[in-house]
Amino acid sequence: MKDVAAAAGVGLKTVSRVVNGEAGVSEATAGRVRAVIDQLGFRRNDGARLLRQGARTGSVGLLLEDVADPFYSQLSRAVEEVVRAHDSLLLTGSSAEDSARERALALGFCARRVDGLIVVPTSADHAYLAPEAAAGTALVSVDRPMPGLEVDTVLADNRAGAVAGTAHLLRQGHRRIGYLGDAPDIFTAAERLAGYRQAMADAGCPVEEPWIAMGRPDPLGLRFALARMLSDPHPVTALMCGNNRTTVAVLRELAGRQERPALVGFDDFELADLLAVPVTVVAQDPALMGRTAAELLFRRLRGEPAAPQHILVRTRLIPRGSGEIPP
Amino acid sequence: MKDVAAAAGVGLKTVSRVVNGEAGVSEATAGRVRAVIDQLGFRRNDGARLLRQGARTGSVGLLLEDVADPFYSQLSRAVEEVVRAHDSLLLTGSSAEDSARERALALGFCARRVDGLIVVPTSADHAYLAPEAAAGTALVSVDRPMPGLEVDTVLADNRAGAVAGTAHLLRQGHRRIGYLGDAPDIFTAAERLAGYRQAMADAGCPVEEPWIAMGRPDPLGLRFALARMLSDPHPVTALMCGNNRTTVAVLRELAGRQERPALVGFDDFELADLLAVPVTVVAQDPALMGRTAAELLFRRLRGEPAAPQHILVRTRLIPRGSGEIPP
DNA sequence: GCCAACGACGACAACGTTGTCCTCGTCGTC
DNA sequence: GACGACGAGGACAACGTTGTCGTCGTTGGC
Repeated sequence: MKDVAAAAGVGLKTVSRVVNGEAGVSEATAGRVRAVIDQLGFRRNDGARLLRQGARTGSVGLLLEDVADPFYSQLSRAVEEVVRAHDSLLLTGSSAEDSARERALALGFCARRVDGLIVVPTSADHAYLAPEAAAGTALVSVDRPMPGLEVDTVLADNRAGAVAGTAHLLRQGHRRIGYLGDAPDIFTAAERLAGYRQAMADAGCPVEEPWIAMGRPDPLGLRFALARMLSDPHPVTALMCGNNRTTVAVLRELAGRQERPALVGFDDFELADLLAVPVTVVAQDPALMGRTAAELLFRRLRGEPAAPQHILVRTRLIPRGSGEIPP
Repeated sequence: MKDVAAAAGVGLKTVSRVVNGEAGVSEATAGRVRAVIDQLGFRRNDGARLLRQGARTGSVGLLLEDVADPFYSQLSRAVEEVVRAHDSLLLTGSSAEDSARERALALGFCARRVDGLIVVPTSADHAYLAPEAAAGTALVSVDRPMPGLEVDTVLADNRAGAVAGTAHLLRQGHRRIGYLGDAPDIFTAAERLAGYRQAMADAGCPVEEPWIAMGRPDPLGLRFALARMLSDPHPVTALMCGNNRTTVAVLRELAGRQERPALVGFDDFELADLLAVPVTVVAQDPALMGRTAAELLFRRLRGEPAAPQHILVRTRLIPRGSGEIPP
């Protein structure tokens, strides 16, 4: 900027005025300054600008498990749209379900003075974010609650969804229903498992522990779990899958086996309706969740709601075939 | 920081030293300062730090068409991993194929003084980035070249891939092959169409213009295009699809029709192998492309390669069934 | 012809850090 | 006991902006 001012033969403040389109500069001077700016390729340094103004930085951080997971990538896109509508920029980070990594990313974002943070929190304690919240950083938790901190939260009705999915299988006459879920320390995994148990209990259907397999959805683990559930002298006749990753991995394993149990998956996924046996799912609306979370964040930045909001997004059972196979 | 210094009864520089773990502070003083920092919830302002140091900001911008597209979300994730390995943060933006929007995002990122920019460029001229490049911002173009600027570029061998896919259908005996691609101003769409034409020409197979439909993959447009190609008195017997969005949309349309043409898709996609008729594809490796682009960017930041690099990532034909249907 | 009002512009401080350089006190050595 | 060396810590400027306020010249009104 100094160079521009010198080259145009004006003061620093005049360049600033031109750059920001402020009044008080004659058209002649402004034109001269603009010419020099173009020629020198000058760009305002927003870092310095924000430092001086002490205002919002116009940036928001998004922390989730994995951008490559379709559920999160849709959520991510919805967040981005809202952020863009508010003329803000988006910083993204994948925690890979590692709380240390999440923490490092979150603090890194905050050191950059993001206006707010939208987080899909790991199960670890998040009290370390209390100072940021106190400093005015808007925090929104999405998909899961944030342990150790009271913040705006957007959740799906995981339990009701799992109940609906399991009940659907029970209605087809299944009594021996397996449950394959994500690692049990993940909030949604625990909630959905609880929903499954509740539906089974409501139906007076005892659950045998070998029917339940919880853990990160890796092919080998799922192969063993399925072998155990399906090769048993009393095999399960239906499966409930805890999330889209698990459902897809299970479908892939089942393709290599003879058994064709009924199946309901939590989370909708692309092409679920075009498979040989279309997959019945309990659908979430990741875009709605992302949009809601982002809007909550900007409302919070406007200082609107006093107390932290808790929003529940409904799930929806979509029968497609795989859940309608009788035992 | 002033508050911390005052509360701890030390000078500003001492707080700075403690925060940055510099030597020259007694353990007693350091402990006192740390206690005050914890109590006040002080966090260093990286904006000011970077301003003072004039160094790199440790942040990278990623601009692509749509984070929710599985191709880009995988690419995105790979970029993120490399960025994280270099202790940098990632700003993400979706251009939605709108060059004005891309430009606004790019300039916004640059105003934040990102160290570099990884871009999936729209077809518009990108000369506006020349000043940024001159100012030392590393630029990498991925998936498509950047019109109007010579930068490091990572491309798939689109043409060879399309040739391979089309030739595969020709080998099955197809002569009347339709091509459904993205908007023709998109580099990859044009290249792949050229590959299709080339393979057809090489086989001495004349192409009739009604067999070709180029445009954003919207269901209605594709429905008409397919109706035209398949209901013709001389219908096409096979289809080549230009990208994953188109392939999926076409599969969905075909599910509502009687005809079962052979089909090869450009881009692999999840569950392609589990469909009723598994889909033969020309697979790209989006993660490799993202990783390569990001590594190129950091090499450039280290000042390594003199001239802009151009890297070609190979595609791979994966026969699965849908392409092996004879006419 | 004088003065007020106004428009155009610049000087300067401040935002929150850190690099440089300086001061001050203590300790060891001869 | 004097002196040098060294460790701890502080004062100050600077990074690139912008808000505040002041200056200067011109114009219009009476």
